[in-house]
Amino acid sequence: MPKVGMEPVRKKQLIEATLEVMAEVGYHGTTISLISKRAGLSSGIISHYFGDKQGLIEATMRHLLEALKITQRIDDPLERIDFIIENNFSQTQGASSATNTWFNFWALSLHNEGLHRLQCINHKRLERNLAFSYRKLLKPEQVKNAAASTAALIDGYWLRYSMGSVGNGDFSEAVARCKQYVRDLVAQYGR
Amino acid sequence: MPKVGMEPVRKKQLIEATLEVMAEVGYHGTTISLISKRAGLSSGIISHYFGDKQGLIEATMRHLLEALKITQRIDDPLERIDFIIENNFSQTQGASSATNTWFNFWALSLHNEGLHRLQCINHKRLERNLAFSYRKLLKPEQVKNAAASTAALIDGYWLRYSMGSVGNGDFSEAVARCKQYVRDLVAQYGR
Amino acid sequence: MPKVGMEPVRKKQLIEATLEVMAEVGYHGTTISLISKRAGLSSGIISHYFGDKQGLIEATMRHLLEALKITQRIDDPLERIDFIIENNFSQTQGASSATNTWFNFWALSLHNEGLHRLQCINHKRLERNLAFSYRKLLKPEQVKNAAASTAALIDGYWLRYSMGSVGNGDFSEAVARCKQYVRDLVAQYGR
Amino acid sequence: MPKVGMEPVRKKQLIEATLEVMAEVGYHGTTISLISKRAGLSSGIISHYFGDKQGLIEATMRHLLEALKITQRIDDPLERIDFIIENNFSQTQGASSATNTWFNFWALSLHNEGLHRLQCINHKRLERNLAFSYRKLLKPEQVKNAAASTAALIDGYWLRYSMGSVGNGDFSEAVARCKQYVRDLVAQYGR
DNA sequence: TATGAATGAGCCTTCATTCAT
DNA sequence: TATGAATGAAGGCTCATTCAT
Repeated sequence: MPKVGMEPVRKKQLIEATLEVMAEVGYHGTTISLISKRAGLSSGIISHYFGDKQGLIEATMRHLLEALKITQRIDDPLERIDFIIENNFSQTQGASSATNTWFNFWALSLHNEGLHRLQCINHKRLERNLAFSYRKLLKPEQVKNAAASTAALIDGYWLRYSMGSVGNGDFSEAVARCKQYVRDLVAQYGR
Repeated sequence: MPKVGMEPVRKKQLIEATLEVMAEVGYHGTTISLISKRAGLSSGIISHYFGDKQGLIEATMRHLLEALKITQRIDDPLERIDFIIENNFSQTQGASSATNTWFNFWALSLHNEGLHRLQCINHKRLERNLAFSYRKLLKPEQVKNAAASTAALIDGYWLRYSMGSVGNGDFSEAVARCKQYVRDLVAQYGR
Repeated sequence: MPKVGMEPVRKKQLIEATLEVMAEVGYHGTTISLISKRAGLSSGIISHYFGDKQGLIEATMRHLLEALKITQRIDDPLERIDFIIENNFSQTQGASSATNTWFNFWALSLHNEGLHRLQCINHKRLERNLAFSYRKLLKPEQVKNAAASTAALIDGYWLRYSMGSVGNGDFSEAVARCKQYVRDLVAQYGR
Repeated sequence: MPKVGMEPVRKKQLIEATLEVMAEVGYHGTTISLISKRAGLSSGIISHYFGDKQGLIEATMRHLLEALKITQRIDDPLERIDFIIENNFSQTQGASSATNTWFNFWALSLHNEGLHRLQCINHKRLERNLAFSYRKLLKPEQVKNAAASTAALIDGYWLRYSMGSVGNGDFSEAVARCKQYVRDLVAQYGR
C-alpha cells in the first residue's frame, strides 16, 4: 500500500512554496514549475492535491487569512485592541515578506468571486473584532466609526510601510502610531 | 504621406485604452491585443511607441500618479487638507474604476525598480502635502505623526472601500470620516 | 493472505469497464483512471494484468470480436444467413452502444499490426460464413460476389444506422433490408 | 502593410497537412506540432486561423465531405448512379489514403455535435442523390429501399476494402460490384 | 507612421506509468 | 494480489514580439 496521510504534509509544503515564490517573483512570475521545484516535488502533484493552479492560489490565500484570526482570549479591551493591531502587522515581519503576495491577492480578488468573498469576510471580521472591544471603551455612537477608522489605519499603515516608502523595514513605528490613535480616541470619546 | 506629430495623440490613446482594459479584466487579463483593439489601433503600434508592453504599463502608471498631484493653490490649511482627501478619493469614482489597476501597480512596484520609485515618491508627496498644512494647525511635534496617520487613513479607507467590503460603492462616507479625523486631531492637538 | 485465481475475474471486470467507458466518452476520453474507477479497482491494476493501456485496449477489442463468432449450428442455409445478419446487428442494441467503440477500433487497427490482423480475420470470417450457406443456395459463380456484397451491406447498414443518420435508433429496419437482399439474390441467382 | 490574402492559402496548407498527418499517424498521434511542421508553418498559426485544434479538425472534415458533393450534371439515371458510386470511391485512391481519417471522423462525430451533424447531412445527401435517379428506374415503392441499400453497400464495401481485408488496395472490384448491384435491382424491380 | 501575419517560447494541464508498501 | 501517491513527458494554447510591407 502506498504512503498514506501525506495529504496535509504535501499541501503544507506546496502552500509554503507558493508563498515563497510569490514573495520572490510576484504573482506574474509564479509558475507551477517554480512552485513544485521549490517544494521539491513534481509539477503534477499540484493538480493532484489542488485541482489546478487556481486551487493552490486560493488555498494559499485562505491560509494567509487564517493566520489573521484571533485565537487568544484577552479580557481587557484596550489590551485586546493592541493585540489585534500587533497581530495584523506581525504576519509579514519574516525574511520572506508576504507583502507582495497580499497586493496580488487583493488584485486577484477583484476578478475572482471566491477570493473576493474571502477578502470581504476578513475585512469585516477585523472591524467586528475592533468594535467588540470599542463598545466597552467608547460612547455607543462612536463605536462603528472608531472600528472602521482603526481598521483603515492599520491597513493604510501596513500598505505604506510595506511599500517601503516610509519606515525602516519594520512595522514597530506603525504599530506605535496605531496604538496612539486608539488612545486618542479613548481620550476624546471615552464613555 | 504619413501623418506627423501623431506621437502624443497615439500615446494618450494607448494609455487610456490600457486603463480601461486593466479596469475591466485585471492586469492578468490585459494583453497587447486587447489594448490595441480598444484603442482602435494595431498591435504593432505599442512596441513602436513604448518599446514593449512593460513600457506602456509604466507610462500608464506614471500617468495615473500624475493625476494625484495638486495643482490648485488653497490657502486655508483645513480647506487644503480637505481638498487633498477629496482628490485622493476622486480618481476612481468614474464608471470604470481604476481600483484593480492600483492594486496591480502596487504589486508590480515591488518587483520593478522604476515603478517602485514612482510609488515611493507619490507616498512621500502626500505626507509632505499634508504636513505642509498641518504645520499651521497643530503643535510642531504632532505634525509628522498627523501627516503619516492621515495618509495611512486615506489609503486604508480607499483600500477597504475599493474592495467593496464596506460602503455602498461610493467613497463619500470614507471622505467624511477622514475629514472628521482631521478635525479630531485639531481639537486635540491644535496649536 | 492475498486471494488467488483472481486473474480472470479482474480481467473481465476491466474489459467490461473499458467497453462502458469507451461507449460513454469515446476512445479519446478513455483514461486509465476512468476505467479503473468504473471497475472499482485501482489504476495500478491495469499494468498488473495487461502490461499497459494498449494491452487492455487490445484485449477489449479481441473480446468484442469474439462475440461475433457463430457458435450455434443451423442447418437450413437461408435461416443460417438470417442468423448471421441478426448476430451482426445484435451486439450493440444494448443501452450503452458499442458503436463508437467499433469506429475507434477500426481507426486504431490501421496503425496497429495486431489489431489490424484481428479485424481482417473477422472480416474474412464473415464472408466465409456467408459463402458457406450461399453455396447451397446460389449458382457457384455467384457465391463469392453474394458473400462479399452481403457482408458489405451488413457493415454499411450498421455504419449508417449507428451514426444515427437514418432509422429510429434500432436496427430492425436494417436487418429486414439485409434479409430482403438475400432473398432477392436467391430469386435472381438461385440454383 | 503585411501580406494580405494569405488566409485561404494558409488554411488550405493546414488542412492538407492535417489530412497527411492523420493518414500517417492516426488522429491519436496528430498533434498541432506535427501539423504545423508538415505545413512548414509555426504552431501558433493554427489558433490564428482556426481558433484551436478542434477548429482545424472540423474544417478538415468539412473539406473532405465537400469533395463528395456531385457538381456535374448527368441526365441518364443509370450513368448518374454509376458516377455517384465512382465518386464515393475515388476520394481515397491517392497515395496518402484518407481512410483512417474517415474512421476517426466517424468516431469523433459520435461525441461532437458539429461533426455529427455534418456526417448526417452527408449520409442523407447520398441517399437523396441515389433516390433521385432510382425514381426514373424503379417502381416507386422500391426507390427508398434501393437508395438506402445502395448507400449502405457503397459504405460497406468502402469500409472493408479500406481495411485491407479484401481486394488489392484498389477499389475497382468494389466499384464493379456496386454497379452490378444496381443493375440487378433494375432487372428485378425496373418499372 | 502603421499594419497584422507569423513566430515560438513558455505556460498549465493531462495522464500513462512506476514503485514503495 | 493490490494500492494510489508521485512522476514527468507531452500536448494544446496564449501572447509578446518581430518584420515585411
